[in-house]
Amino acid sequence: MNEEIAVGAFGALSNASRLQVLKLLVQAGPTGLTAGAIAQGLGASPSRASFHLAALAEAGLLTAERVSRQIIYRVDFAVIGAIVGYLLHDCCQGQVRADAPDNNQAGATKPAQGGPCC
Amino acid sequence: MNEEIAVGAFGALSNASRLQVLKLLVQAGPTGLTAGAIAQGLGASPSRASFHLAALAEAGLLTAERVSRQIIYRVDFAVIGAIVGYLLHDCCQGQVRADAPDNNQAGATKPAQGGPCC
DNA sequence: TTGACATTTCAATGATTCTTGAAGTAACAT
DNA sequence: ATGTTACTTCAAGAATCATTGAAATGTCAA
Repeated sequence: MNEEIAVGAFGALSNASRLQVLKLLVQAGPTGLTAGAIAQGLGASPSRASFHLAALAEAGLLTAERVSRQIIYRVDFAVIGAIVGYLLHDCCQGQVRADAPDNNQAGATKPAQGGPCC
Repeated sequence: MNEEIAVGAFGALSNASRLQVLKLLVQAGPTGLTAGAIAQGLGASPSRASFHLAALAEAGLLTAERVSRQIIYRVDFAVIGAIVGYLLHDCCQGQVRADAPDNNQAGATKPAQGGPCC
């Protein structure tokens, strides 16, 4: 993970439709979802969905697998973990701890030289 | 933290200059940095630095404090923690673990129903 | 081979974003 | 008041991104 890749990934995530695609694919789990199913779940035209899927795949966040006529997309959790790791450690030098679930209204700052982050 | 705020934050992070501003401010720690020092560290014109600082502050990633003639910017670690928490838990349902430091080339995926994330 | 289906690519348009330099605002010192 | 310093805002042009619908590609079934 380097800066260029991180910038691309953040760009891919900076769009509500694409964030929704990500959520749909996370919910779908390892089975993944076809492009058509994603377009439907998104309420978008096939070409618009394809555009957003291409942006996410280009950023490395998604994998695509052709199965017969359909193309199945899946989240690449490893890449997301790497991006979060980059933000936490390369950018913020470990001075940030990710909010716990259901505590997302205020972040828990770490006192600079605290214990392990994760 | 909601989707709209997260989209804005990712947009703010999707630019190499702004990522560099973030790194400079993390290095500076709680003391923060003046707009002029940031422009210098960035090798950018004052107006360009101001533009990027405004984008980061608009996204909530930075705080600004006027001290006499200068404006001191600081990272808001809490907001960054909230964004990471949103990505990890709201988007990815806890199925992702942030990469550890120095392990940023391949993400550590969690087997879906594994232990606590952080 | 013809037709149907699933998806992507292309072209055109409109909307944002980036960048630059000039002008404007705020705070202070003399 | 005047000048200086520190920043921001504005305006204009270039570049990038988003959206739409039409055309193209790849796959399968009859």
